Amino acid sequence: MSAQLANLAGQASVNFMLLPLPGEQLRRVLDVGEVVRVTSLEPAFAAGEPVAHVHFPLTAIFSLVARVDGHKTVEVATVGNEGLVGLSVFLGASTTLNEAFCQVPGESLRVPAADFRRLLPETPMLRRQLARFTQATLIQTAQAVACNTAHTVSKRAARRLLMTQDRVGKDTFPMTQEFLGLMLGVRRATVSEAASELQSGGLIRYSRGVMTVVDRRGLEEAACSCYAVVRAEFDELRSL
Amino acid sequence: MSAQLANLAGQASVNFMLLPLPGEQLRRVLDVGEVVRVTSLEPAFAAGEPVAHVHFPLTAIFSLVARVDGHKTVEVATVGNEGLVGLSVFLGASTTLNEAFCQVPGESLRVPAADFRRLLPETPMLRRQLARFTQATLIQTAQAVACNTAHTVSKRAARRLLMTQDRVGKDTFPMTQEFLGLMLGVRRATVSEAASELQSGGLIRYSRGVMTVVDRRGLEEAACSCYAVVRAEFDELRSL
DNA sequence: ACCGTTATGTACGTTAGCTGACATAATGTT
DNA sequence: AACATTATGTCAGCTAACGTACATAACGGT
Repeated sequence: MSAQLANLAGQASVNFMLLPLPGEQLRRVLDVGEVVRVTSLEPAFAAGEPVAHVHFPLTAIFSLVARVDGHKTVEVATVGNEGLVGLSVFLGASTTLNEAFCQVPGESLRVPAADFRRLLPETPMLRRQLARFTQATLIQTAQAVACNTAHTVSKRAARRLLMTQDRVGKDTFPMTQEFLGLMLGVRRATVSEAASELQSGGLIRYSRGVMTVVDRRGLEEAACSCYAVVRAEFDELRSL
Repeated sequence: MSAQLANLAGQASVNFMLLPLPGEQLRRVLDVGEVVRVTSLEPAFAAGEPVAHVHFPLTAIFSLVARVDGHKTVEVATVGNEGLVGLSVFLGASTTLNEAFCQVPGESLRVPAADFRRLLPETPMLRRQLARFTQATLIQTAQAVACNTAHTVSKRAARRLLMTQDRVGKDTFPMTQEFLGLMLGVRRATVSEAASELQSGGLIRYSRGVMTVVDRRGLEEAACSCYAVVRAEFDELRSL
């Protein structure tokens, strides 16, 4: 396993969609995939365009955003090594209305969409995993509908930071207020107020695009309940 | 086709997930399904509980809502005869975090979850259709995230009315301000202001739970662009 | 004809987040 | 050392929607 998914630096890394695959099925995926390094804000695909590749993130983290009225963006899902970027290909569509881009740079197993489509009929276990991931994504997105409608920016910001921390696995990671604003669908100035509130409460520390979670427990309390709901669903997914 | 799906009143009605099935596969679905009449606000299933049945709506319309903080609700998807209520069963989960209940009473083909699971491996065309519907639902929900974050209640109300009208196929249908408030995640009083604005503009007419779309074109202009985006996706789904 | 129930209208004070604008501070570049 | 660039802080005025509360109106049953 670790050998097959060794990343560019030679470190073992894992994607949970591929983890339970029998060796034969895993080999088929790896045969057509390529481990690539994705850089910050690099798009995986653009809205409306045919999807050229799907991504199984290894250390990279992607954001799926919806854009309204041409400019305003809101994140609809975050995808790390627990899932796949490009579900629409799995679901039989050739295009997608969401944009996906890299939130935290890192490595990702990139598979051409055509190869991926060809490979699906031969990999039942992968289909099963992806179906469960689709369900988790639906729940994540559904919760975001309610969360964005009901909760304050401060609570949502706390939740969003926890989501990223879960996926990077470290307490320090790249995050600017500008980016957080794009994710939450609010102005950067509003993020500034929410963030400095969290900072003065001793929950986080940040400077020029580097975010550190200081008091994880406290941040969980500052976040809305949506965090725990979605987290539970993804914990279950990872444990399958 | 019309014979197999004749509803309780003997009228032909159709569910687009079943429409393209070859006779053999359709028969298997109908063998285990039962056409039932669902009444207003009747739940298809509750959050967190095992899903006992899935529904292929015929003339009924269902709402999927997310609940936060125990009371506040927001709609995450509307499902009429273009889809299935109970996607989580299709996706391999036994429970769901969303609640689903009947928005517009009517008839629905109800299939026990266990039978549905058993039937899936034998009905590839149904799986294909449901995968496409899953994609459309993801897009609908993703758009709702952005819409609820970015748009005014008035525009969202207009959009929501159009969505229901599309599914009932008539310009008059049941809709109270209370219900609309639950869907939009806002107070009833806020809906009252938005609705009377739309009414005085000559776009709709309503009284005691009966809504009539008077100026369809005008209502489309009053709605946010999210309507057209989601509508296009579902038009494509129906035409497959 | 009456009355309880349900649907809708409205109003006042409050607040979160917006628009728009500008200020400060840290970093990299030359 | 000077400067451009990028990240962050802040402020004054505005608006949509909120919480709360109460009023009106239409319908259904007895």
